[in-house]
Amino acid sequence: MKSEPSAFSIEDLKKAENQTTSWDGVRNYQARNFMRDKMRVGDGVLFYHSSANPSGIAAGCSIVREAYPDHTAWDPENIHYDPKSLPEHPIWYMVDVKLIKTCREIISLEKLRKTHGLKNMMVLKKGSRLSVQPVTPDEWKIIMNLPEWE
DNA sequence: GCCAACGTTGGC
DNA sequence: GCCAACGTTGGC
Repeated sequence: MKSEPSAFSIEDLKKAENQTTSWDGVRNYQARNFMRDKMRVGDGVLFYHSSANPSGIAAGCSIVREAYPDHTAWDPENIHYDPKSLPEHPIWYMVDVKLIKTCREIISLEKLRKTHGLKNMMVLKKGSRLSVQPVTPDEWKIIMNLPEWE
């Protein structure tokens, strides 16, 4: 799951209550479908800093609540307001994510590109903009064995 | 349903 | 700030 650290960073997650946050603001159907159809309580999540210096994986998290309507879509004051989504017919969903472990050092995009076995990882593909992307069990295993974790 | 125009993402 | 690679919108 990608976030620009200027909007929400690993430091923000560390400070959050129960080190848990609702992943609101997703306004892309494919990303929504991943959250709604694939993410289950206990699933692992890689917290990725995008448009950062460097961009890369900042933490490992876990799903603690499955998809439920994203109420920020109903708030005209909210930057993610979407008048097409109504409380009686929600379009957008969010999940709750809890911090499990942090990286001593960001696992940078460059490092991911150099790591054997990750060649096909979606986030490494050109033009891969989706803010919620699947990670295969093999990719997960390789990443969890990198030395950057605490 | 097609597709041009437009908006967004995100690495660089 | 640039711009490639998308996704969305809306006229037809």
